[in-house]
Amino acid sequence: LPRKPRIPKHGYHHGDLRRALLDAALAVLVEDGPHALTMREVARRVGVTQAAPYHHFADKEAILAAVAEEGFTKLYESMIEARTAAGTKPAARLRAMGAGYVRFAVQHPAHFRVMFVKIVDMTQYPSLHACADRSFTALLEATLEGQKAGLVRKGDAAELALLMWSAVHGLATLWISGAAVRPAGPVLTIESLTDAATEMLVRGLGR
Amino acid sequence: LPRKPRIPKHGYHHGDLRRALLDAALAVLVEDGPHALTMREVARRVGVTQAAPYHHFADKEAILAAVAEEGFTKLYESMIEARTAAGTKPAARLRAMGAGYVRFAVQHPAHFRVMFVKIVDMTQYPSLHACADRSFTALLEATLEGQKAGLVRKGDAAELALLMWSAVHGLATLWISGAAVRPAGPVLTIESLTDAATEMLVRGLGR
DNA sequence: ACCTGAACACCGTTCAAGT
DNA sequence: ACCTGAACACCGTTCAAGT
Repeated sequence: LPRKPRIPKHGYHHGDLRRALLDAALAVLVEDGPHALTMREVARRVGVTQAAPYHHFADKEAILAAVAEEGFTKLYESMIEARTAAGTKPAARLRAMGAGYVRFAVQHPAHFRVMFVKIVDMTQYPSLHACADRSFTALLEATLEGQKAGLVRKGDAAELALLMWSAVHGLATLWISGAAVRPAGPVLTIESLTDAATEMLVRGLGR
Repeated sequence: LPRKPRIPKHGYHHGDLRRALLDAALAVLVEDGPHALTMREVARRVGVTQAAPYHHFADKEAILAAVAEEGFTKLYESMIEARTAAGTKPAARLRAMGAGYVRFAVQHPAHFRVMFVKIVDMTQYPSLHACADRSFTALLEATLEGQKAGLVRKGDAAELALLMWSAVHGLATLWISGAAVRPAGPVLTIESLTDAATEMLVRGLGR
């Protein structure tokens, strides 16, 4: 395969190479998949030498961690946005957050996969860990809100929130992996599955 | 790093190189993680040239698919074993299958990860697809059994089974990724979480 | 039929040198 | 301060040649 021509040499003097590298990395993931993400390809897309990225990221995993971090921020926003749109009823708010989680994964599968599969050890990246934590905390808040409203049963809120997280995370993961597509029977849509999953949660975690 | 000495040259004439390659691949995954799994390392462990594996597997993904296939068989066995041990009550059987799923993942995380993250497109490997399908079918059977017993509500059994799969899959995934380990609050164990998750399922999918 | 030896293109990473 | 050019060790894969 012929190598694509790139940006003219020495023509790259915008001030934010780091930003450009992150955008290019995500573009590779979206367009060509995770196996195509190499440091050299990212550098190529931006028009710099293969060594240049190492002035902004320690190694390949570090750039993945940075992409993942932006993904967690978007995931958080997706959940909060859904909650806001859901109004004031606790059950609707709880269900909306779960739906927001699944919606983010389905709309941004490449981003979602980086967040949960490509990072070996999240504790190595404190700011990534903090971003992921913020999303979980949002689920925790929703659970506490549900408990206060008498919607969700008593018990360790962290455990209940983790059950909610598990259910929507599992659905999102199976769906975007294609494993959830059943050949026989009526066609399942992610929308109806999300509805059913959040309903199951409210019933299953209820008093 | 010095290269480890290997089996003496030309000393490898057992009849099943394919089997040896699969065992070595799993050993690498368990001992050193997915990033360490290379064709050359697998060949090195078995004591053959780097080209030898290509007489038994088309490419690197094919060997991963074969390892994943064996994993799905073990997953299936773990669920069936748990169901058998649970006796005859539908609720107990349903919960046991979910617990068997999580138990397999927790006891064999390397195997579990190959099954669900390393395979790009499962439809490329029909026998792998069939093995994965068998596990899902087992969950489907449990759901149908639950419906017959009046335990599980009416509705598309495939959808309900997928919700069950999602919940246990999400829990297993989050747990082995380490994301589920919360710093604050009481310590969560996978056993208590599995109990809570399967209880939530029975309640949430109940009539 | 199955394996070796050598090769090719590619990648992650480093580092002295340039501006 | 930031990037280049060149290098090193490594990997996936192929293929003619050996037994």
